[in-house]
Amino acid sequence: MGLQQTLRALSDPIRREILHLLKDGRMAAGDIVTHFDVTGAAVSRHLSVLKEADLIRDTREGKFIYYELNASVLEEIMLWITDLKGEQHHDETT
Amino acid sequence: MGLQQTLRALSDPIRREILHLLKDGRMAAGDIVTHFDVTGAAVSRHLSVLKEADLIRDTREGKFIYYELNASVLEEIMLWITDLKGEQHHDETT
DNA sequence: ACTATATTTAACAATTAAGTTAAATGTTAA
DNA sequence: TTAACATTTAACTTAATTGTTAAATATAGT
Repeated sequence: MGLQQTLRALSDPIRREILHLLKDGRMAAGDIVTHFDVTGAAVSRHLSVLKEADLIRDTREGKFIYYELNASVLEEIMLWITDLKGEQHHDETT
Repeated sequence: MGLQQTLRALSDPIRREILHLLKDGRMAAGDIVTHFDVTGAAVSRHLSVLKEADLIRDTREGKFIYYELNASVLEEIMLWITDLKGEQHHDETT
């Protein structure tokens, strides 16, 4: 896990869109699939990438598997970015 | 350009490390190369990906080409993330 | 046990990405 | 103009990613 996996996961537009869909609540895999032009198998693999990056969590309920967002992982990216933007005052004549 | 290119560019560890190197000032391509275990050609391609994503800018000065960070593009990612984290209060009993 | 539904996993093809070496380009200085 | 240096671009190889279809797994209902 870590930043690497998170950024890789976010670098695909379908996966970002999936996260967007989960923004205001959980959703069953089948429902997610209907929002895209690719097969269920393709979406399923996207979901597994997101899950490995810990960006989503899944819960089985009967026939359905519900996915929900875990946005906390994104904090790491925020930190990385703010760190990068932090020391931009070059020529800091101490 | 846009979020897609930015995230793709960030999804490689060498490219992130390059940005990190440029954090406190510009650096010539050759200097950047010495920090990595890959060939100059490979680094050069990484630099061009970062440049296409507008994450860095280059200036030629004589024999050297200096690269500098352009962190402003990262704002878009910050916005995307905060948007995603924004509406997480599901069950908003209107 | 059989069937239908929901979802994932496997096997494969096509595309993209990342590395290498070698050639090309641009600049400086003799 | 030739040589040396800094860097990129081209050609190619290998590995990773993304998509497809078909098979597998899990659950529920009959």
